[in-house]
Amino acid sequence: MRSRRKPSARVGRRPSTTKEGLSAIGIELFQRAGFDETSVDDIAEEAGIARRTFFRYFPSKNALAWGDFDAHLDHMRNLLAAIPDDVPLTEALTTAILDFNTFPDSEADRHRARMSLILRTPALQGYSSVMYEGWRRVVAEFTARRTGASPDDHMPRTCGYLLLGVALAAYEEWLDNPAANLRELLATGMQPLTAGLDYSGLTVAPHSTEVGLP
Amino acid sequence: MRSRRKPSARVGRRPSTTKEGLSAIGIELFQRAGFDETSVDDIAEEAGIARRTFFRYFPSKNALAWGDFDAHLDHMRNLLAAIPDDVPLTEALTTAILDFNTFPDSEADRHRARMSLILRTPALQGYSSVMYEGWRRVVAEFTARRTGASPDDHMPRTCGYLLLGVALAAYEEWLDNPAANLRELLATGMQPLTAGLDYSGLTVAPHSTEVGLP
DNA sequence: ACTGTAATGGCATCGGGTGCAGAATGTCAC
DNA sequence: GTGACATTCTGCACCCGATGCCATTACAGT
Repeated sequence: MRSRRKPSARVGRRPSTTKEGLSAIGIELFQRAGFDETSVDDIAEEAGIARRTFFRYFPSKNALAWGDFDAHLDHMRNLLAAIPDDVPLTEALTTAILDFNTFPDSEADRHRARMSLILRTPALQGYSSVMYEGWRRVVAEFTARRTGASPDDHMPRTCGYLLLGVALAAYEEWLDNPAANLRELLATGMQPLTAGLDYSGLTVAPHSTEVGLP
Repeated sequence: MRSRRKPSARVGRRPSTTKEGLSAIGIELFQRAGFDETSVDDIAEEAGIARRTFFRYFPSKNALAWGDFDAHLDHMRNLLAAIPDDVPLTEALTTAILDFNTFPDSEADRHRARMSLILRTPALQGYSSVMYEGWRRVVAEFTARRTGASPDDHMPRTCGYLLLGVALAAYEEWLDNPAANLRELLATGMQPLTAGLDYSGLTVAPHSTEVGLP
């Protein structure tokens, strides 16, 4: 065979839709009629695909609300990786969590709607906890690298949970209070950690000498 | 009618089993065959009741793993309420989270098994996040009372999330490492908060004067 | 037209969860 | 004992989310 597999990466039948398209339709319907009241059949019909096909795009009805979450995780990872090593740990984490949750005003409404759905629908709250695990791991891996520990060690893990807590608390407040500034809420939430993480014994890793403490 | 509603609080058919009994049977089966592999029919059959009856005792298969969670919440609430007002906030929280997770060695194995199930089964992880909400609220209410804020305010909410994070991280480590001491892990996890919560601007409530800072 | 490939779609099936009507089991008054 | 009443259990029909299997459709290259 002489084919270099170049001329066409497009062989075979083409997809009828995309993850993004389906997700948009789903969220739209969820907002109009509610999550529980909207069945997968409704979504599939609205999207013009078969019910069976829906489950080829998303593993579950729940997953629809999160869209392409892996892409977000990569983003967070990149934000952290881009921070110079001489920036103290908590400052780095604060910077990353702020940048990660920064978006143009034009997208504020859509983002708010999506997060409201995710954080306030019981079924989605449950599913989300599985998503958060990936997020916590990104934080844990960064912290571990900084302190010379393993991502599975107690302190990096705790950092993951703590940062997640700060983010979720901020989002709850932001949803309750439309006038609030998300970045300010995040910064405020980080304060107790800023003081604590740097000076507690936790940041002193087994074989590291005062990492991130200029 | 002369009946004082005293002689018998027991009128009508008596229940065939109890929440505790069902929960024990369920956890037993889950451990033997796995959560997903055990159907509600299996549990009902083992308990000698009808499938339909199972759902009268627990709202879902997931709920089985948690048993009587409301009782635990009351316990935590009482622990916090019993702490004198002159104990600093973080010290109070640390004491409560330690006491709450203290149990006789004889129950360590059962407790470990249950928590392993809850924290490692994806379906239960999800359901658990809904349970945690109640737990966070207990913490938030205590914090709010101490600082003169509302439980729905940002800082008490954040405290709820942070304490929950410390607890979950400690439990993960405890499950991974059987030799570890749960109380020590919790204490270690609280350290970054101890330093941070007391001295950050967060603890200064609108109309409180240095609460809990002797 | 033929072939290989990738995606769709229908179908049967399973398991969790609910609403409903009625049977079963208990107490009390007479 | 018998009837009235309360409470729980149970079987049945049904909805919905999810999965495995296999046929079907759409497209690219020869």
